[in-house]
Amino acid sequence: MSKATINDVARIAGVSIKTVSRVVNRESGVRDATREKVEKAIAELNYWPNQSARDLAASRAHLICLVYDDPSAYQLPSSGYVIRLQEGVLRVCRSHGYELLIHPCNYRDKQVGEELRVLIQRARPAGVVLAAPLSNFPRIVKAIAATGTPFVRLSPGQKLSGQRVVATNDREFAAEMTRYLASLGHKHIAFITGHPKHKAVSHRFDGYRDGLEQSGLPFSEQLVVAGDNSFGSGEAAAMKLLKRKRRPSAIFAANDDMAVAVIRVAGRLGINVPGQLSVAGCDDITLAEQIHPALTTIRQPFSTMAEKATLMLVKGTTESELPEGTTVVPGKLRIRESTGPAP
Amino acid sequence: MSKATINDVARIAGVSIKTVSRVVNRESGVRDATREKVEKAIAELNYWPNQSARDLAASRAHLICLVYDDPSAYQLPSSGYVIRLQEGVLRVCRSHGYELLIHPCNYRDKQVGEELRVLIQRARPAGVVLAAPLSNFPRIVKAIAATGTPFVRLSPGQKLSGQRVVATNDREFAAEMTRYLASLGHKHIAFITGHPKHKAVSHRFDGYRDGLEQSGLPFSEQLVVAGDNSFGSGEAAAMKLLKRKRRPSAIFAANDDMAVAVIRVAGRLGINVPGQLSVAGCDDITLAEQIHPALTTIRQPFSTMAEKATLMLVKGTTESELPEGTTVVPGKLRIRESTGPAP
DNA sequence: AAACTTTTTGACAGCGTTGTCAACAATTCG
DNA sequence: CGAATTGTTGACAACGCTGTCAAAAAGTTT
Repeated sequence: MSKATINDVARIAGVSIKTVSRVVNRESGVRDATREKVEKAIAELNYWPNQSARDLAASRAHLICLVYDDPSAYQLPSSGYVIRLQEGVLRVCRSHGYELLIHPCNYRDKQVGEELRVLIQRARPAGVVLAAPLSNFPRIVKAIAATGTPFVRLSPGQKLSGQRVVATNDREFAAEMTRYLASLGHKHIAFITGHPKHKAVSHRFDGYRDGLEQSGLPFSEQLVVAGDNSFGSGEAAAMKLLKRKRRPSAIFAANDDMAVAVIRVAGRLGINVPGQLSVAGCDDITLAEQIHPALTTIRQPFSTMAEKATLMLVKGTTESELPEGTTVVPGKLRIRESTGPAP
Repeated sequence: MSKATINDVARIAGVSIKTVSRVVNRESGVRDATREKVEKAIAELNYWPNQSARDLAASRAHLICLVYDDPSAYQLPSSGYVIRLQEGVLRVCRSHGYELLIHPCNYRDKQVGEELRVLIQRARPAGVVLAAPLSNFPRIVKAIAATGTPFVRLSPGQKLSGQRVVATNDREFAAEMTRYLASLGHKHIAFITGHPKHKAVSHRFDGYRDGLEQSGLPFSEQLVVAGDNSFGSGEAAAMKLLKRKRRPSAIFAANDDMAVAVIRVAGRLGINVPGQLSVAGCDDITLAEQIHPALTTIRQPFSTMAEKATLMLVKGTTESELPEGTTVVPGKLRIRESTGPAP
């Protein structure tokens, strides 16, 4: 285990510790010859700066904090979401010398604001990435904003001015999916809405309407059923839609959990997917590819979004200059087996 | 945002900073009256110690590092595993004032030893939790051991002396599952083995043999097919077993991915599960509960294992006194729909 | 009450780095 | 060539805390 300090390097290289510090931090104003001497000494001693010391001296930690809704708190099968977020943040952390501190929390807990305040005060991260649906709660956003630590919100429903946001184009891709279904010849495309608190998901409903209009299809209240993002609500909605005398030939659900539920219900009712019914979802959860028929959906760029957000928080990137505003990362249509020509 | 330092607290409380430090660190030898004064001042100023400073002064970081195989590197559907590990470590971190630093890595990468050395040198964590299957690779274990940082291995195949290990009772629970299947009247219980490099999984084969013996059933090479933990290998193994003239009435797979594959293949072949074939797995992945019929399996105590391991690394616990040895956390049989009486 | 022991407290020196600012060296200009 | 300018380097004081060790206070014993 290396115990070399900056002093050792300075001694070996025959320069002052400050010069070593400059080289390590890639500051300008060091003569090439000097830089080389120092780099040689660093390599020789296998020196690596002590993070605690630099953080103390610079009064900032080389840490990015990712805050998300704890999936284990509700047995959600959405761990894929968390993993993808972590991936994105990690990519940037790795390349910029930051570490990732993860903090799942439960938004139902009244203490969560306080909890985050304490977290930030303790860890003093360089920035916080706040994932949806947490990014929708004013209580939580305010708590973080109050600490003065830079933060970026992921897919919040409403954009507050003066804050940085990375979002996806929910409305546009929902329209795209709707147009795709229409292009298959479907005339009766039903929609299962998401949880009203989850704003990004509700934008998809607007997109659905856009898509209908763009395809010259009429909108009908009859074809819309409310869901709340859960598998159970998807089942209930599917029952409602599929037991009708004149059932829709396609069902577009605001998220994959509900879409999977629709496929399950269709199976129980003996309705063939995609032969008699096309089903589409949103998110591209892991399960989407594993079920049969594999679900047509929209891959959310979670990992890329997290990456962009982290770049905004990391020192020395062009992204970190952005004072505020929204960056949009587009979702991607994934056509699989659950959709087909209208019967 | 609080900017109070230990000096402020000391001034307000009318004591020295060292006494404040003692109170904050719960050291003994502080009079109750003094402690109260200090606590009052701390509350009043909303003081929280600066982690970088205490880590620097104490030359140890309040950080636990969780190192695991990067599921995204192979599109494994095993993100549930990672999430559960994180949960366990986080529980202990939260309660003991540590933070969790996650480090997924790819064991196929030759550089991984070096990568971990750098990570540890940079972050200087209080300890490292090394998850399976990484915990099986001597190259990786050695790299971590060389840094001198305390670490605990999770479910390694072989136990090295002088190291701390938290494992589950793979052999015992595999025997239990086998006995359970036997108790349902199955006489021909097939087994699909796991990846030979994944030692913990191979112990399950021994357990299978134990279980047969304990149930008075003969062991037959005919009933054993090799798999490698992947869904694909499970499909291949299932085909081999189910196309036989005299096919087994139960198939026990060394992991859930393969068990799910068996169910899928049975479905394609028109074999009813559990009516004509019972299928059991190991691990209790998220998917196990989501498929139909829901998979009978053994829930691995990943979260509890990670918790125990972390406790060994955290200062001030009885667990951290353990110099070496293995702690066993038992798995739990989850009987669902994929197993039933022998036809 | 003196002498000792034990408990509680504080002074002070680091921990390994960065920021500030002044000093020095090299380069350019009149 | 000296002066002015620009580029490079180093001395030193933080940063906020913990460890060491000695001093002070409190408790015990004779």
